[in-house]
Amino acid sequence: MRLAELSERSGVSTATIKYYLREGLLPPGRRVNATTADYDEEHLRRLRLVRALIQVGGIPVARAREVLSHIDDDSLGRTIRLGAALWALPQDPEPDEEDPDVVAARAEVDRLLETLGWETSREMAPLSPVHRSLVVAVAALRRLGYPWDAELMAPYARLMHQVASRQLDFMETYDSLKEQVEMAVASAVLFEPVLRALHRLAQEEESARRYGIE
Amino acid sequence: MRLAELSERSGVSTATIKYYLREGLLPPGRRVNATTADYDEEHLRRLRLVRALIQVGGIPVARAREVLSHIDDDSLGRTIRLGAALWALPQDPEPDEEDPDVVAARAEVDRLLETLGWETSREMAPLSPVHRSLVVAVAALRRLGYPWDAELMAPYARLMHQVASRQLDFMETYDSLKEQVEMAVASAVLFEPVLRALHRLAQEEESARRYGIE
DNA sequence: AACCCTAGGATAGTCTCGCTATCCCATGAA
DNA sequence: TTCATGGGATAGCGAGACTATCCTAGGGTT
Repeated sequence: MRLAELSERSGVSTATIKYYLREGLLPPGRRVNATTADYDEEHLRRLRLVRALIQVGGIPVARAREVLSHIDDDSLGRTIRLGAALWALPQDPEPDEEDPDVVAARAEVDRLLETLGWETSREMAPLSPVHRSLVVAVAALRRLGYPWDAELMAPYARLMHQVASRQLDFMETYDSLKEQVEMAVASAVLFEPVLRALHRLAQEEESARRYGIE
Repeated sequence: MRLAELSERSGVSTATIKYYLREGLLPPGRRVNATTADYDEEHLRRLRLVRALIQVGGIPVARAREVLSHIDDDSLGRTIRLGAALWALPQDPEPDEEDPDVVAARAEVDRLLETLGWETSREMAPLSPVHRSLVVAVAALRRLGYPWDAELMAPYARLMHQVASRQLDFMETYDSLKEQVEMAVASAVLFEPVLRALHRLAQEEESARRYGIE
């Protein structure tokens, strides 16, 4: 199909598609001649993923490019490829290691991983952006005076581990590694809004049950 | 304290504090004379909350103002006040109700609420921005070909209900309604990054366990 | 009492991001 | 031969979150 049709079927304007092509989020079409390129179903699928990452997930274009490049990299093993894609997602600035809240948060996160017995995460801790995000978020809560420590976090971590486990079960129903990695990224980026919304709905629901509408 | 000291103690530049004052995120200080204003600990606390909402939670300034106004509104009951604050958080655009994925997603979300017996949420559904967010996110997943339906979501919803329940237990340890509402908002906005990070960590951990590092 | 230095207010500028609009040229169908 | 159109290049736009500059009126210091 041509650019116009790709635009038509995806609901994304040709100008925007050209922009994504320029930014390397979408591989170029097969050149038919000097003025025409041909796109296939794979392009359409990729375009929908890009839109989902950017619009629903709120991932900046530059991050999205990085994440997608890991999905496409056939040379890596499963865990690494998955990890690489997930590692490319966060965008928190470096925490200030002088800040006592950051120091305390880091200590609690380390204790948490120990409590849970998450050995891989402990080994990866100094490098992992996800780990850093956790430290930053916990530090922010502590700065506001909420005493988040390893004991408080552990039950939540176990619940999220159940969630992750379910998702990996689901991931395994896909055949190709590429589809699996793509599914994992979609989970991380798109499933998180679902979780967040469920969380807020649950909060409203439970609040109404406990205290009524008043 | 004066503006300079508030800036010093919060780590936020005076220019930015002035900006927040202008935008109504921070109540003005007590005017000492024509050129000096006095700020107290409450201002410092509020400033930290504002920074957390904006920097960690990624809430736009305009949303933050709205959310804070609900925290401050003493005239409302607990559930309403809490709900109002949470309702002010999302920022998704209106979904396109013509889109078959949106229609299907809405149907599945409705079935989910029925399955769970979340009566309050069902009643609020047509109005609730949280409900809308859920529909948008589920629609995005379905558009990519992931078959999210009520049966798949229910276990996640129950897990998130457990999370919400724990948080409300914790919220009840605070005395004043204002503190409770502030805690609920902090939970929604700041605890979500924690949950997200835990989720991703768990995904990495479980993936490494199942497939090794390769 | 004179001086100057700074707090605080107002305003306009900056920087990033994610598009979007314009221009242009080469083709290829009529 | 004509001419509409696809595709590339480039510049512009609008929102959002600051940030830098200017200005004025105090108030502490001498």
